[in-house]
Order: sequence, then structure tokens, then C-alpha cells
Amino acid sequence: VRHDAGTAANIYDVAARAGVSIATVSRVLGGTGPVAAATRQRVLEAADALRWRPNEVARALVAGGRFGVIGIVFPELGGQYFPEVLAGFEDVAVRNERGVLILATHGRANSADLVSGLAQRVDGLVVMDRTIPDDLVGHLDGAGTAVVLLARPAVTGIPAVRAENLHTATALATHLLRNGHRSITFIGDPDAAPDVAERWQGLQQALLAAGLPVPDKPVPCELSQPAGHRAAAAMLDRGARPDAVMCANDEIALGVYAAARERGLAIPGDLAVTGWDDVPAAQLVSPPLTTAHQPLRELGVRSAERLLARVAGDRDDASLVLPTVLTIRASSASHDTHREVP
Amino acid sequence: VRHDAGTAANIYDVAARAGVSIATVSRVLGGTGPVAAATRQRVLEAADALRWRPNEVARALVAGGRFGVIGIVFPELGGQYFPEVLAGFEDVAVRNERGVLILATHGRANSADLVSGLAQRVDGLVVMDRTIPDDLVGHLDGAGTAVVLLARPAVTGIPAVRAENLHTATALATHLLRNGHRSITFIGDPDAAPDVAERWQGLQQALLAAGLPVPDKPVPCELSQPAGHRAAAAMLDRGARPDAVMCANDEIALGVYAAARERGLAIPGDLAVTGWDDVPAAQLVSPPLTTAHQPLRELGVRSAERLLARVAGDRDDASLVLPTVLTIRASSASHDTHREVP
DNA sequence: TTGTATGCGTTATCAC
DNA sequence: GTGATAACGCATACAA
Repeated sequence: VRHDAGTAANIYDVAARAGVSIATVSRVLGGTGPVAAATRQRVLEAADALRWRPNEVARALVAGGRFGVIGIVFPELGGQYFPEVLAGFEDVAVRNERGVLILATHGRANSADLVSGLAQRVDGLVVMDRTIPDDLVGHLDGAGTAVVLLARPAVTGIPAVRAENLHTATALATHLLRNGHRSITFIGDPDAAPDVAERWQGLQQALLAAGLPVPDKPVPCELSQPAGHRAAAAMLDRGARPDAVMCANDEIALGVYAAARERGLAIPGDLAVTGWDDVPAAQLVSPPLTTAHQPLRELGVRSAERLLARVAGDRDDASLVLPTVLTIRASSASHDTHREVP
Repeated sequence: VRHDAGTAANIYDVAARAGVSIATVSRVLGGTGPVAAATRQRVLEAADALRWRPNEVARALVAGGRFGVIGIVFPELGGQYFPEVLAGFEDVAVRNERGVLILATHGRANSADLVSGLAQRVDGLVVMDRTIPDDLVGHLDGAGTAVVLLARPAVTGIPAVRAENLHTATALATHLLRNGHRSITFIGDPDAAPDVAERWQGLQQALLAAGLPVPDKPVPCELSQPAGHRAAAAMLDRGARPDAVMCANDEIALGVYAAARERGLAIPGDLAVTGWDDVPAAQLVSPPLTTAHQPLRELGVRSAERLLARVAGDRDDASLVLPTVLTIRASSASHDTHREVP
């Protein structure tokens, strides 16, 4: 006499109501093994009446830890970048009938524990940036949780999915140089993410190749608009006035816009600005922002696909680099052709 | 002789290595019951050597379905709105040591099944918009999965968390009327979300109160920038030229900006525009966009908090309405004071 | 303080 | 075609 209220029915309740054994109930719902049509009908009706659905946890336990769930670990969740990656990831997951578990480490000290816990509840994990130490990555993958890395270098035996940074950054810097910008400041923290480090490196290489002085350090800055605003304000207010600033992402660049506007500086007349990511706002602001278009959504899609393949036993550990497209707009034009009255 | 490779160790392996029973191992790691210091030490060392962590699935099975995971169901994942809500939700979850499982229904026909499946793996679920039918909401809550509704009306016994819409929309429309805008078109689909329906209703009420003709239907439009662009283009190209458009959200409004710009129409000189949400881009575009600021992140925070309370047994079913702040910027100024040359 | 035995809800392997 | 029953990995009441 179960199924009073509050408590969900279990397989025994259904079996009793249909007058069969639990084995038969399991066969009917799992579609495994032969069942007489009449029996199947009775079981289905009983399950329906009791609103019973097999318990996923018990199912996962007997399956030896197959959950039908994949996870993704972000450093943060804000901004435009991570949500777009997540959207692509989720799309693939749902298409393949997998649940999606997410975690943002926020630089917490116990990130490794959090991720270890997460790994216990998923079939596989996409790990982004430097959210956890390399040895944990290796251990998780060795312990039966498939792992794919995202936006960071690969680890032996474990594939990474990334977007191109170095060459695109060099090309972007070269574009600025061609437009007559000589002093170029990088705003962003290379230690914040592998992607940022590569962009900074790309700028350095371009300056070196042009025979220009290479700044030894960037203006450190978080990847957010308020941080970009503050960093640019501080820079400009202490009298530093480069020809151009190359920002680690679009949000920083939009913060620079605000700082420049406050100080009556014209873009690109007084200061050329470039971003990275090509967020929707980049083409709406004025002047439209020169940036590098990363396939954000596709990063999520490809990493999810690789992860599902690995969960299914694929041992291919080749990394994947997705193309980034330089997107030139008005914010990086030469001073001469775009001088405006502030 | 377990723990060869590839396979994770279990509690028996650890117990054997430490020379104790599995009960003792369980006690040590769970912190339940008394254990001699020396024994505890041996167990800890064994667990460490085998890199063993208790299996969360088995643990959940024993606990009768307590997973330490909460879930949230979105209609979609794109745009600026959902990610921000998610960020707030995730923050509360992690602070309370809970995992986060997400699902976007994308209007799929089998959404109810997907959500039912999700409910099997979480302690509680925040359900947003009209992603699943009311009776399923009631059933889930009755079957042991705590439920909190978000951005939609409450169901008997189940609380909802929402942001204010009706009064704010009326106030926004009244603001437009005061600025001399007489014909106001609503762009957005009231059937898309309860929030949108209330905004549309607010406009109707304001027009009615002002004794002006009330349009019988809005211009239907998805909540995205491209859709807003298309809808506005179609409207303008068929000669309809209202004084003002009130958009269901900011993304639609930004699409209207693009359509207006293409046609040489000045905002607000030829067409006043308002949005909803106050996304970051709203203050960056020119002219800055008049909108209504919803506490997006707080919607996520509050719904997560209510959910955790319900998971813990709280039966309070009072709903919560968060304040929305009308944010007047230049895009809704009167025609006279802001006429610009296109 | 520690060990033994049972149950959580399901699937799968046997018999029948 | 169908029914017992043994795992799956862990927590815990009960014994010792």
C-alpha cells in the first residue's frame, strides 16, 4: 500500500499493481528483452497511474556510474563570453539526451575539491582555462571521468579545444602599425587566462618584427567593462597617452570608450581602440569596435562533441584550434583619416 | 587486489588497505560517529593513496535522493537575461555547496519528459516562464522535488519569484505620453512569456487612462536583436510610422535602432524607442536607451534561496515581487527637444 | 571504538 | 515470457 502521497512510487509498487515481477517492469520500460503485449500494456498502465519513472540515481549506480550528464567548469559565469560557450555546449548535450552540470570556480581555493565532487556526478567534464591544476586533470581522466580542455593548452593524452590567438593578435597589431599607430598599450592580464597571454604575446611579436620598442608589461586589468574603465582612466590620468590600446577583450574596450569619452578624447582620432570576441555591442557602439571574432558558440559545441566521443570510448587526443577572424571596424582607423572634434 | 588502473577504488579497497571495516571508513569520511585517532589516520592515508572519494551516486541512493544538486529550467539560454539570472543562481548554489544542473527547453515538445528526468537528479528545481505545464509543476513538488517558479505566476502552494512589470510598464508608457508621443506601438509577443504579457497590458492601461485609442494587437516579435530588426524593418517599410515603439526587451530595441539607422530615421527625433532589462549595451548605444532595470541577478539569487529553504522543508508559499526601476535616457525624449538631422 | 548486516531502486543473469 | 536474485557503493541501526 505505497504511493500514499509525497513519496514517489518505486518499481515494486508498479510491479504489484500490474501483477508482475520487477524484472518484467524493468524490461518493459527499458525496452530490453521480450514481453507479451498484454503484460506490457498492464505495466504501462500501472506505471502511468502511479506516475512512476525509473529512478535515475539507482539506474546510474547499477550502470557503474553512467549518469547521462556532462559537466563544464568555468572560471566565472558573467559577461558575454561564457554564456555563449555554455549555450553551444548545452545545445549539443540536450540533442544527445544528456543533462548539463555547471560549475564556476571563481578562483576559490577549494576549486580542486569542487571539481572532484562534480566529477563524481558526470560522465565527462569540459574544463576551461586554468581552473584546476594539470595533475587533477590527468587524474580525473584516468579515474574514469572523460575530460576535454577548453581555451587552454592540452595535457598529455587529453585533447584541448581552442580558438586561435597568437597569429590573429599579431595581425591585429600589424593592422594598427600600418595605420600609423606607433605606441600600442596592451590592457589585460596575461595571467588571467591562457588566451590573454597569447594575445599579449602576439602584440609583442608584431612590435618586435617592426623594430619598435616592446613594452615589458601590459596594463593589468580584469576582463570586465568596469575594470577596463578604471584601468584606462588611471592610465590616461597619469599622462600616459599611447596612440592605440589593444584590449584583452571587448568588455575592457567598451570600458576604455567610457573613459575616453569622459576625457573628451576622440576614438580613433586621439586614441585607437581594439577589443576581442566581437560581442553584439561591438558593432552597435560608435565608432564600431575593431575586434577579433571568436566562434564562441562553436567552442562550446566542439568541446561537447569531443567530450561525448571520449565518453563513448574514443581515445583520440588531438587538439582542435578554431579560426578567429580579424574584424576591422572604425575604432582602429588611422589618426589622420579619422580625426574628429572631441 | 583492486585499483589496477582506470577503475576507481571503492570503499572496500580502502577498508582493506587500512585494515578496518567499511563502516569505519564511512565514519571517518562522513565525520559521523567516533573513531580512534590512530584508526582515522590509517583510513585517511589509505583513501589518499587510492585517491578514493565516496561515490556520490551511491551516497545519494542511500540518502533517499538527496543529491546536493539543484536545477534551473530556462526556456532558452541565449541573450543577456538568462545568463545573468543563472549567474545569481549559481552563486547561491555554490555558496551552499550545491551543484547546479541546467536545462533549456527550447520549446521542445518533450519538455515535460526532460524536466521530469531532470527532477530525478536534483533536490529542487527553479522553473522559469511557461516551460512546463502547471500540473507537472504541482506533481513534481508533490513527489518530493522542491519547486520554485521564476518570472511567471505562482501555482497553488508553490511560490514564485518575479520582477514587477505592470506598474512599471504603465509608468513607462505614461512617460512617453507626457513627452508628446501619441501613437505607441508595442513590439513583442505577449504569448512568449508572462513578463511580456504584463508589459503589453501596462501599455494598454496607460493608453486607456489617457483616453487614447488602444491598439488591439502588438507587433509580434521574438526577444532577440535580429528579430527586432526584422520586425521594425517590416513595420517601417509598410509605411507604419508611430511616434514611439515600446519594445518587450532591450535586444529588440537595439534591433529597432539598426532598422531606424538604415532608413535615416533619428531616435528620438523621428521615432522614440524604449526597451526593458537595462543590459550593459543600453547605456553605450547612442542615444542611450530608455529602459526598465530589472534586478536580473537578484532574480537568480532569490529564487535559489527560496528553493534551498524549500528543500530544507520550509513550506512558505508566499510569492516575491522584486522592484523594477524605470530608467529614462535619451531615446524617449520628446520630438521637439531632440530633433536631429538624420 | 569497531564490525556485521541490511536496504536504497534499479538492471542483468540466471533459471524456469 | 516471466520470475527470483545477485550485484552496484555506500550509510547506518544494531551488536559486540
